[in-house]
Amino acid sequence: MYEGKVVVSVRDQIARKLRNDIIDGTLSESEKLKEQELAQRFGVSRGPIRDVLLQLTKEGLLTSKPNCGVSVNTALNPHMQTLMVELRTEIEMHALRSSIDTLTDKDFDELSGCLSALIDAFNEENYTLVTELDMSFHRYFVQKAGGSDLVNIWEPIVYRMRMNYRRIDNADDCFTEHNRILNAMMDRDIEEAIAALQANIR
Amino acid sequence: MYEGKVVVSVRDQIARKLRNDIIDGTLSESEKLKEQELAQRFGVSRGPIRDVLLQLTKEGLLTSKPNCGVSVNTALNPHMQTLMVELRTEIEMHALRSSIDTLTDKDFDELSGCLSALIDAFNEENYTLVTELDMSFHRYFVQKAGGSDLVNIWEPIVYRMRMNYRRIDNADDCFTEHNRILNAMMDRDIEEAIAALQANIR
DNA sequence: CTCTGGTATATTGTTGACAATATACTAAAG
DNA sequence: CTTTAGTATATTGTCAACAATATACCAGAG
Repeated sequence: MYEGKVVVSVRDQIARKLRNDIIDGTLSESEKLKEQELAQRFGVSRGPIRDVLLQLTKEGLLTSKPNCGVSVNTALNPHMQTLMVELRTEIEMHALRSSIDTLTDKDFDELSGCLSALIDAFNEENYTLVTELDMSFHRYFVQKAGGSDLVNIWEPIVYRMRMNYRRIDNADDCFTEHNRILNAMMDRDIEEAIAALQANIR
Repeated sequence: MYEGKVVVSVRDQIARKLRNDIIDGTLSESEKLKEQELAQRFGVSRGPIRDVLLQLTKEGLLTSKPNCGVSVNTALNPHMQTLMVELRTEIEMHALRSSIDTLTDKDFDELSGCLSALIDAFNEENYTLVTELDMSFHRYFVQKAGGSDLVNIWEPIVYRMRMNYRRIDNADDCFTEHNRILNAMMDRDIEEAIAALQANIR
């Protein structure tokens, strides 16, 4: 069973929920978020809510106007989306290259477990979770290669990309693509891994 | 006279000061920052300070351990620094390409004003300000091309790079390099502009 | 009817007190 | 002497009240 982090702070849980609401469209574009409202909804005071909103603003999911509050950011224009794909690909290619020889069996177990959790989420039609696990898979080797330094750069790019295509079209494709990446990693075949990666990121 | 933003919130001023302290080495590597201490120093309560610390953490200048506070992040290893240079170059090249034909005389005035402020800062040996103005110059056309979406991705990369080389070696070089970029922009010569940019980012 | 000015309301920004957690120190047991 | 348990302190996390600011509404002048 894939667990992710073992303990999560209240702040992280709220941040995660809001991220998902934004990415899956529960919160519509340009919608204004009121601190009081969110505080009541999550049963905490405005303090932690403010922290979360600031965080998501830095991630690009929200935009903030001083003294006016925050609202859901609009999707990227096609031009910008293309750039984000390029940047993300460059980061992950780098991460693959610099980590592929250091990955252990334990790493492969983690990644493999992540993918089976992804299938389960598909079968339960829990597409929000699918999106999260998709990111977890990629984040794993980004973290492995560049630590939190690299993850900090990578995450906002991916969150921002995710706002654009909110629907997952095909369950099989998603799993097959990721499995191809994982297999190439286990074979230590960097060329194939990168090819698989480029087929997956779009 | 180059002004930058006309009004800045208390939070932004504190953030700016702390960023500079980190980048110029006033705050040494791995140094722990205590909220109470900073609150007293800046004459505000802990609330705004927490906001700033969270912000700088997202920017990669600080690292945070839950319930343990934040400390100054360590400089990037050479491998990662190379990647950051690549990413930054890719972003700014894109920004140049997509903005070069839309720049107006007003934009050139801004950029030019930014550079003369940079010289002044050099002559006053205010290297912290030099660093800020250097970033302002680049940020201007990044903003122009990709708006805050792109700036949000670009900024953490540059802040993180800046932690590595804290000293400015040569005043003339810095000005000459930027002036070459600006002149190429005014000539709408994209090839030359990119060449100048690549000579500047390193 | 449109525009301006002012007032009422709602929302964010800030503060100091309190709670929960981690760190540093001390003393006792092995 | 080293290790461990317990306690005291320091620091972060949370909260609710207050201040400052922006928004929405309404009335009156032109």
